[in-house]
Amino acid sequence: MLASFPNIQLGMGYAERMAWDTAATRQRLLDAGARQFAAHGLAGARMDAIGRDAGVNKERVYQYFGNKDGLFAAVLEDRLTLLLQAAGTVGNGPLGVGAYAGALCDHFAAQPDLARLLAWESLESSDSQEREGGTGNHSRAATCAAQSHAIYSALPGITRDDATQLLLSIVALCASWWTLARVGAMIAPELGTEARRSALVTQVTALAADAIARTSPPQG
Amino acid sequence: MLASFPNIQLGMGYAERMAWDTAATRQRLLDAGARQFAAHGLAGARMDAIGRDAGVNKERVYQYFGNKDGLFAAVLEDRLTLLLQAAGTVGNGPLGVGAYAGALCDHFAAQPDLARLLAWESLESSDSQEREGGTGNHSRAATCAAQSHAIYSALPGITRDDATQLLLSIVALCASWWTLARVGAMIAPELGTEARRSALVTQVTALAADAIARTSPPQG
DNA sequence: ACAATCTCCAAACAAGTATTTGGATTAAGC
DNA sequence: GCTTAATCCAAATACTTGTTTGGAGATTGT
Repeated sequence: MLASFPNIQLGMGYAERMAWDTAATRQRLLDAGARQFAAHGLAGARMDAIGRDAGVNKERVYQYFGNKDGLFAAVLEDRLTLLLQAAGTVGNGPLGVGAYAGALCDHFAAQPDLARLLAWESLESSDSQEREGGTGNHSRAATCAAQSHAIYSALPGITRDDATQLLLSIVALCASWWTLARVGAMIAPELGTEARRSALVTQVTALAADAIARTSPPQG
Repeated sequence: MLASFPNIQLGMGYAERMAWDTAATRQRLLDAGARQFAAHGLAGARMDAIGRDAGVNKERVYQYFGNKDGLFAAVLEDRLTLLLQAAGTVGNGPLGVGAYAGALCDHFAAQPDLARLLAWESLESSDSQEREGGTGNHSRAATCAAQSHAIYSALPGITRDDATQLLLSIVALCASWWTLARVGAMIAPELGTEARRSALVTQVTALAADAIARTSPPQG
């Protein structure tokens, strides 16, 4: 019967017409994971609920992502990559980077789940970091490293490592900006939200200029 | 043998000389709970670890606080009350309230555990809120209500409810201020931390002035 | 000194939860 | 068509973890 095929949909192409659409199942799990982890965090989310939310059996998580941590990392990478790409291309020079940060803020505001996800990760990763002793291997850092090419090419003379570090900082700043904006909105609508956004943009612009100056010091 | 009495200490008064010092045990649990909840959150903290951290059996939690949630609420109330009182007295008028917010920021910066605790609570309470349907009964709100008398008496003509709401806002603002300050410190030491602190002080001052104006509108 | 009460802990308990297994159904190769 | 491999689910498993129990030692009152 048809109820056995939750993945099947109308109007699909060749690959999608298969009764077993593994890509769709994987994506369902990523979406459900994003929702559940954003709502309850890594420790609070339940595999049971994730499976139900995705409309598939929870066992699928282990087939596709190994375990709970693996799904969490995959969700974070997926959503963060999407965000960084959705923020658009990075214009040349520090001003371009600043504008990029502003666009990121807007996307954070429009997509509260992602901000929550990063907030959970901030708390939980700094937790596991000291437990493992070594440098935390968050997928946030890995994703920023993978997506730093845009900033790298926007700032002539910058190191690739510095570009990654800058992107990581921008994400952290924008995430906490969103938190502050949300508090402000709770107190009074539009209470300095716009002003704070532009302040963040100028600050990131300065950061970008700083990164260039630090990497390629004025010779002579 | 003496090892059976973890609570015993030297140089104690009458009540403290008892072999069973229930007040000390209770405080040990509060301290351990503050550490563990700040590190791992409500869902991530383990009763086992809390007991070990406190140097007493985990069963004590149930005797003193009912259950895990009860301990969490008690910890939050204890620490937040301590913070609000440690920030000192509130000077008269909006300026006094602004200065009070500045002092709060300093205490947050000096005591990172409390900021983490509030961050966990923000995420986890907004989670349970929608699960229970009703208005979240966080102990944060209750504590602020209990401690709002200082602000209430500093702003002539303000409602008690408005004073509570203002204090709640100040705490939220200071907590997210601390997060932002920490990110800034990670990027570059003292990167605008001072400027951001004074910006928050002026903003809270404006909030306080607003609260007065809202409660007692200019007649005539 | 004796009984009643309180404080505490080690071990047991029960509920919850991540992970695995066995098998049913479907797709692909020959 | 038949075999082989892939996908999926329901139920079982293994383990974690919040909570309770039973009893030992300490205190208080008489």
